[in-house]
Amino acid sequence: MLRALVVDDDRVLADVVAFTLRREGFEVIQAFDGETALQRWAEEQPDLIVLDINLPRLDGFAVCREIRRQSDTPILLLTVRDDEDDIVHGLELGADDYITKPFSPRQLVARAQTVLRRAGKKPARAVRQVGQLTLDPGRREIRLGQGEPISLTPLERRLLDYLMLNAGYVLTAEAIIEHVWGQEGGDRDMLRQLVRRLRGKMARVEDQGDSSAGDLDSAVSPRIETVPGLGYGLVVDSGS
Amino acid sequence: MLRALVVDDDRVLADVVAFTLRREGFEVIQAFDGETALQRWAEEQPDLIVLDINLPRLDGFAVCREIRRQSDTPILLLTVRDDEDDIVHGLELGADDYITKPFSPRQLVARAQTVLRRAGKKPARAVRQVGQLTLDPGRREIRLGQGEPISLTPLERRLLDYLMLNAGYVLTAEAIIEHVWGQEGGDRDMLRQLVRRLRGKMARVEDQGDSSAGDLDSAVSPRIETVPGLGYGLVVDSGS
DNA sequence: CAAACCTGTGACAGAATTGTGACGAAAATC
DNA sequence: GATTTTCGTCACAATTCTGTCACAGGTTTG
Repeated sequence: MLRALVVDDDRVLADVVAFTLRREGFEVIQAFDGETALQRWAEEQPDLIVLDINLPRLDGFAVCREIRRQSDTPILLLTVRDDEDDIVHGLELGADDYITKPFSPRQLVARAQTVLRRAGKKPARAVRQVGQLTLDPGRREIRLGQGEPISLTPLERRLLDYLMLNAGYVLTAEAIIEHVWGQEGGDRDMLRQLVRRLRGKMARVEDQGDSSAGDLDSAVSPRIETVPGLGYGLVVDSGS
Repeated sequence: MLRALVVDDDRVLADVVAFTLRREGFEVIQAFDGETALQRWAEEQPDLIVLDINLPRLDGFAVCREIRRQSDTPILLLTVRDDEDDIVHGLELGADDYITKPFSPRQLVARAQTVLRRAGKKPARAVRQVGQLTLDPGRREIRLGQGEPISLTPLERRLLDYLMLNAGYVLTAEAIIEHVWGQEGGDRDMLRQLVRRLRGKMARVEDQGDSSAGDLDSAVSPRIETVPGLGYGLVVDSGS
């Protein structure tokens, strides 16, 4: 899992950023001033840094410079609109990109992914794999082994992503619902439908990918298991 | 060790570029005006030239033309976004690729490496090719195989350029919008229209280029695929 | 055993997304 | 200054996605 360090003295904004990134699968670490930021950066070695310019104790530029001196961790600057100087200065110091406040969560995510992709981390291509099942989030499709890929809808992708992330564990319906639909809007009926549809596609993927290699791995196809009264989990039953 | 000549009258920016390239292992030579640039180029015979357009004493175009007259050293142009003319003109004069300011250090490195890699193989400039589809940014037109070229508008060119650069990958609508329109001003409606228009021209190009050579490559024509809920991608489906 | 509950299934319709065509303002071109 | 090109906006059609409902089978509970 990719980890991000969010540095902003405005706690509300920092929380928004953190929430947005977490929803995208990041593990988020926070810092509210420059010195702490450097410290946490050294401790945690995150994959991405979202950095505000105006910071107490040590401003964003200094933080940026110091980090750049030691590593090339991708840095995404938070700046106010219309401050060309800040942007240019920041980029000169080695920041990878910037985003102007106010920004939408979508913009933030897009920037983060762009920066990471350029850095070679390729989160967009960070395929998840469980058994022979592969999920390509950047393309939103699954495939089994070398079989034909089958595309997923946004909700299906989120569900499978979450299940694959916790493969082998059973997740409660509530947890899944909140992860897929967000704070509100979730419903057990909806989850049942979603599981149903995803199962259908996984079965189809299985048919297509299974033909070749009847040797050892062919049977390793994960499936969504129901645990009555609790929720669902992704299991890989090897043969039997 | 590869040597690069960085030409920019903005010393701060020149230093940033130099610093970035040095970190990548280049030996960097600098020049701050056009005449000095030509002189140092003649003396040093660098492997790569990073060239700003606005220069005192002799502008970037003149420098580019002069260098091209004598050699095919890779030239990477520094331009401001939104100045299509500069880009087109520069590429027509023989520059290999361009990068728009402000750019991140990583972008610069990526472009530099691409240009160098290309230079090692063929003398071609910044033509992008996917399947049988060719985009010549210098002329702002596309063609399929040997068919009649069809010209693109600036926005269409940017979109196709971006898609071809990431051929085979699906790009999110946000990422595309940001790349085509910049930080603000993008809109899903606008993107839909742009895709539509580009698709139209690609279809036209297909009609024209398809007539000859019905052998093997005739069917290899990329098309813009839409992934609902995500975005678009350029795919080359080889027959079937 | 029956009732209550949970889960899987299928059909369906509303919502959301995307494709298409037309129009007109703004910009480029002549 | 007139004409053409470019591009954003709107309205609407087609497609895809997703929530709702009803019902069937199975399990637990009283």
